[in-house]
Amino acid sequence: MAAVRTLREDWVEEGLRALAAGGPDAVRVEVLAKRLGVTKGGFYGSFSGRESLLTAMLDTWERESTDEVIARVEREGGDPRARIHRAGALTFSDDRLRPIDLAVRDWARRDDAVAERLRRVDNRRMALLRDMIGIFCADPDEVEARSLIAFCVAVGEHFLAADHDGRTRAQVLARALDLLLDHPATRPVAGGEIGPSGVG
Amino acid sequence: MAAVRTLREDWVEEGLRALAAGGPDAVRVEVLAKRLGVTKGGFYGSFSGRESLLTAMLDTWERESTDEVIARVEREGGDPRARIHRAGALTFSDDRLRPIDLAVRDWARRDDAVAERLRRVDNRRMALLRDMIGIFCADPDEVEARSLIAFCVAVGEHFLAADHDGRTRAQVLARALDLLLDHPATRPVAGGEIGPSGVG
DNA sequence: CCAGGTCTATACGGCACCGTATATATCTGC
DNA sequence: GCAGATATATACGGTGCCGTATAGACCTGG
Repeated sequence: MAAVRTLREDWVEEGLRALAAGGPDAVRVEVLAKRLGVTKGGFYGSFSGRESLLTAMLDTWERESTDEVIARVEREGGDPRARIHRAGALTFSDDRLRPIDLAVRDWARRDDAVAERLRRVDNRRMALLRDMIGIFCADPDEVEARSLIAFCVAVGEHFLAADHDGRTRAQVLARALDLLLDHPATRPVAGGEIGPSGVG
Repeated sequence: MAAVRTLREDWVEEGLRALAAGGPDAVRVEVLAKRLGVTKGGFYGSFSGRESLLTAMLDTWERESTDEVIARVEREGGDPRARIHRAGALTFSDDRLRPIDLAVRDWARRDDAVAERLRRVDNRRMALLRDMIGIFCADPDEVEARSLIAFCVAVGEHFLAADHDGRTRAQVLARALDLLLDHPATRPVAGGEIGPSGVG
């Protein structure tokens, strides 16, 4: 029993790839089958239908985006700045997770069930941000504001197409991270150094 | 000649509605026709095909998102903060433009021609932000960073599903706007007041 | 009233996809 | 090797959509 069972994950994985590349409408059973070098014959053995695959894909995404990412960040430790940076990098730089994440965000605008899942994921990420920013920032309202800003930058950056004169996007992001993570109580005046290599 | 010609705009308008609600894949000729209370018979009189409609839709969006918005912001004037607020509100609060804008942003991740249009639009918006933030911030690198952050918040906010404890999203955004627009040179230390009602 | 363009309904061929059915291959434990 | 589960290829009917063709309705200038 439970025999091979290796294929169900393959469909989910290929589905996530399609989602990342073309949104939920691009997740088509026959297309995935062709891409897997297979016909759709066996698909309906693992899934009751297309909707069932989409649900399984979201299950996988939700698990990978919360427990696994958070576990890694917590496990590897480091100072707040390094942890924020790593938490961002784990989803917003990862070539596998990032496009899925962005696709899910757009999807959530049109599907309440997806929005609910995204809410769960985002609440856990915001909790992480609050903890880290709270280390050097006392005012809870300001912690919340900075956390939201940081999150919006990490996400929104990928939905902007603007250029930055002579600068690269990474350079501007590094400076932005500085502004966000240097609390006035720590660095009373303007400037600040150029930080790590960017949010993502 | 040029006789009635009222219909082409109707197709574009209904197409933009479909784009806003379901992304580019939801822009289907026969669906729009039904929604317009018409069959698709006359569609191919105004457009060479579906692609042609999509192009016309993007033309309309690009014009409305740049010239018209910027013209209004420039015309109505006000202090930098008020103008930033209004510029954001004109696209990111408008119930018509906002969902189209967000849909185009996701679309641009998958289509180079759309990305190129978005780049033009975003560059004009960034120029606006730079001008306004530059009024109270001298360091060009910091102006760029703050502009990017503000833009990312305005866009990214709509792609986040997180809650904020007892606060509303608008309250947190108001505080975030405070942090972004209060330059250290102006307000040397922490706090800052709660600003206007939000970015969008 | 007539001739022109313009929008329209209807009908057709084609394609891509979904979900089902059926028969075959492959692996597992016995 | 055999029985049963599992994955597979193939084939079918149905649907939704695209683009084209055709003919009729309507409006406008002469």
